[in-house]
Amino acid sequence: MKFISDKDAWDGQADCLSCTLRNSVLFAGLDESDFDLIHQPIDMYSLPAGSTLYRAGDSGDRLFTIRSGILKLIQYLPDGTQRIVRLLRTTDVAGMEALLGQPYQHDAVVLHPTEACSLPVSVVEALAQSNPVLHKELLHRWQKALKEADAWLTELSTGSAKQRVARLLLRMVRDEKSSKCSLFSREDMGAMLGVTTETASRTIAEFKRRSLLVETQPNQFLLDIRNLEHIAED
Amino acid sequence: MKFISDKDAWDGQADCLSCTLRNSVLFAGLDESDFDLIHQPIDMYSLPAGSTLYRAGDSGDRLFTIRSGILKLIQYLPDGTQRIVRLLRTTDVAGMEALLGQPYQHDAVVLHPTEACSLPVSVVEALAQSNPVLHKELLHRWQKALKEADAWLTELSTGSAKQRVARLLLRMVRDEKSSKCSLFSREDMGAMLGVTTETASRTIAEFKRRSLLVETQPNQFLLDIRNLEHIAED
DNA sequence: ATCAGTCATTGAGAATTTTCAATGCGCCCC
DNA sequence: GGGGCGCATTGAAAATTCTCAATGACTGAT
Repeated sequence: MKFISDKDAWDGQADCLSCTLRNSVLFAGLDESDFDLIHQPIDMYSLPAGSTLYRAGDSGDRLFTIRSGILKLIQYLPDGTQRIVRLLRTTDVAGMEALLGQPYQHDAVVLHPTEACSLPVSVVEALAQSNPVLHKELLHRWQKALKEADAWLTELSTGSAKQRVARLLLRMVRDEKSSKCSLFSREDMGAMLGVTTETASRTIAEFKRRSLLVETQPNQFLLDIRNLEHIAED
Repeated sequence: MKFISDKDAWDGQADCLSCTLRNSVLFAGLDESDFDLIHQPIDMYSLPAGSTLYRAGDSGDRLFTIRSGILKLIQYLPDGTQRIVRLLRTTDVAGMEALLGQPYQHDAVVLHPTEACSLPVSVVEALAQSNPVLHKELLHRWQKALKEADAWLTELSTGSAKQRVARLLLRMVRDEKSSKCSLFSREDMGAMLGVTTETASRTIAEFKRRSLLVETQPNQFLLDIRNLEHIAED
């Protein structure tokens, strides 16, 4: 298991002003003068699949902006079962609870290779105080996370396994130009949908046989959106 | 279906300064001078079980502080299935999305008779701008809702029906002095747990037979916490 | 008091999902 | 090239849950 403290994950200091995501990221509302308030370096990391950004219970002193890739947020039940409660992707912010002085609520584990920027809490606090736009942006981020959590309940934890898998697949390609996507391990899919690994596997296998999924390259799939929607809804 | 616009629901204007919940409510951080900024009346409502506070999609111009009672937040799937995604109780805030100019995300329906105060968005915005404590409090509220949503995923939508019911029951009496609680309709329990009404009913009935639940008065139950915990975990 | 309506409970068979076990496939390492 | 992994897939029986239907208990209205 790799942690971001590993030397090899570190990818240099970020230059927020010239960030390619400048307009969509948490700091979107800031202007040049605001950046003068950043008195601590903002580090960038490149994280390979399987590495852990932070763990539940860790006392958090920074948040993370996801530049690319996909992360899973995991929670555990007392008996050890794990449940994936959300996915984070480009422009999402991880670990916002740190802003409130709370320990991280989840394990954050990399699914697809990820680039992330680490924002010290003190930096975000300083900026938020001087810049109401950032403050509002934080509210929006929280609201977005909450909306997502609600959607996971209604869409991904309700109905038959087939419906849930179909909805997860559709969710993967929403806002994408093409219907191409790469899937997660069956174990992860199960943990997202509240079903066993085998059920996830059987369902995906069946979808393949029915040509609802076509594997163009290893782990690259094309979705038959129309028919998947049909399964998802009824 | 009663709406809060009904005359009979209105319960007078709130006097926030002398509110009995003054210290635990959204406005906890305000002091007397802040209240001068309130240029619109804050109304109080008494809502009977079954009434609707707001509906998903309504354009919201106010939030609500729950003084007592219990509300459910409902979301619908395209096929009409409904899922309860959260419960709100004393000191919780409903409809925070209105602050961001978004329509309400859920139907908010009263389960146990409820007293609520209606806070116009403009009032909260004005106060939040002048008072950083309130602003921080808003962040905390959002975080709390998110934590709750995650818990519903891991605790109430994972595992067997017996486990889920047990966890819901335990959740009802957490932070209570006694293990006494009143239950919801089986239909609502099913919608919270992602199981059918019948399964909810069978499970509760079985728990009663096993004396994990004792009905002291009509719809008043005592829980055998120890043994319910055993079921919940394993 | 009766009746209709609502909700909880129960039954029984069907369908789905889990469980446990086995097999197959691709990949990396030596 | 031949093991080992790790993961996906599949099988088959067991367990759970759903579905559909019926029955009971209670309440409020007439």
